[in-house]
Amino acid sequence: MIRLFDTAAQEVRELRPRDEGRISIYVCGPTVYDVPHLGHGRFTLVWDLFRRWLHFRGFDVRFVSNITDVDDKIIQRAEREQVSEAAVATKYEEVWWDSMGQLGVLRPTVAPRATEWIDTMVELVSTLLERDAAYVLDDGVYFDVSAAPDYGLLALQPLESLRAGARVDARSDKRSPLDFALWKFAKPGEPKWPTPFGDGRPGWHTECVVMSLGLLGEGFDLHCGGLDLAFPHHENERAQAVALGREFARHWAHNGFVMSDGEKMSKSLGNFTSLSDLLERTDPRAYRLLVMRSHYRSPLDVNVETVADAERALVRLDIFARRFDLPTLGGDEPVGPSTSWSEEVLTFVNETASLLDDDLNTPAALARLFEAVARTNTLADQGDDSAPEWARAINTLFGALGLGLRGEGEDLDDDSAELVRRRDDARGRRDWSEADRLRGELEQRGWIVEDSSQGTRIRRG
RNA sequence: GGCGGCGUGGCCGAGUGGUUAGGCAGGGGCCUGCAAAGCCCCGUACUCCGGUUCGAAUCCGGACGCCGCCUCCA
Repeated sequence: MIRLFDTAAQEVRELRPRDEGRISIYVCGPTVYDVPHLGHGRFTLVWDLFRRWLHFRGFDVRFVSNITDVDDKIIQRAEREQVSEAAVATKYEEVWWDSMGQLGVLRPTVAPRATEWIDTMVELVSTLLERDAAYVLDDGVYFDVSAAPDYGLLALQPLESLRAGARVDARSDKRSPLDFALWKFAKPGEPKWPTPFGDGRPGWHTECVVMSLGLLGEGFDLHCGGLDLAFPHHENERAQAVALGREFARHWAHNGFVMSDGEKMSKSLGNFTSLSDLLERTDPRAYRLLVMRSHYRSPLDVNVETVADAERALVRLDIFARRFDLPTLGGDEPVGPSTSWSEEVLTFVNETASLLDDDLNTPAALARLFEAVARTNTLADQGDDSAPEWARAINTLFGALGLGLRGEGEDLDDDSAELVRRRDDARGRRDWSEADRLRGELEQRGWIVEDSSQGTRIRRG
């Protein structure tokens, strides 16, 4: 049984799939107007972890995540750079997938672009107009939030206080300050699609409704995103579905923010670090490990110290993988459960799994895994035959979470290999000063030298 | 102003009414020709003030501090 905090219910609830054994997930993807920042990295890692975990637990997961390729910010950027909107969108979508690849985030089952769904959006707006759930003003079509009786479900506060807090809008002719644009009429030079109610482009909240319902069907299982999307974005998506009498997401889940010096990292605050900057100077797996070390709903401080901390922990895991010659798992292929574990190992796997089943408690699961690493090293030191099986189980769980441990040795050049050979030779003769001198030479070349029962082993420092 | 969340050892970060979280860093030890790696031990933490309780870091109330949402935002 998988349990997950549901934003609408404000409690951890069992995830009850619409269809037995299958889980459909929609995650709001990026607007491709700029490079992704650490916050994008976190939400994609969090939901990738969850997706992989569901797969490991035997679910058939259909995972849809969109690309918003038509938006005010794309238009602004295109104007500023004197290029087409499509050029901006294409460029940053490429950057996006490149970063996702480096992070080891699985490709969505389907990754729809908003511009591919314009017709369906136009139909939706037309229907809302017919039902009087929407109305036309001179700059666009607006949704009337009173058409969604339980509007405010995800805002987690009374409608009245939302109205009171709503920004004073230039459009005082909206029926309610909470009403939002479904369709924006094009100004000269802006991208536009023809419709009966006026040429223009969709509002942001409309695309996700039609794409989620279109690709996952009514009553799909889970809608995810960053916490800042809960209101108004997800609220507004839901309102449209409700007004149409269509069943929307059964569960809502939101991840916490990435913080920078105690403040939310965001484009508008200008305090963001781009994902590429991090990936250039760090093993991408360190970010995944860092994300796993805090609960997905908590704020996460990503800075040089916390990243370095994660990198050091990762070194230890890689050394462990090398000791047991473990294969690297969890790349493009999600990991499934193994069937042949001893009772003892199976108990450990099940206990760790139950922590992940319960609201994706990755920090607690990691604690169990690190304990098991120490235990397995001890078993191996004692020459216990069960150590390799433990090591494989640990590797499988890390792989299931998309963290591939690297057990394979690094490529070493011929000269270094020769130094290793000569050092083993010297050690065989108990010529310690020569052995130490050769170790020094290897260290000069940036290797960390370790002795093992198989002789000299070296790894990159 | 309205609403919500958080405050854990040097740092990060789970958890729970009574029993070791874990990682990183630091100290000591074992092992090792010396190192490295590994293993073991250690600091005995829970913002403050009251209250409930045999017992609270964990429940309740208050104070202080921090953060978020209410506005584009992952």
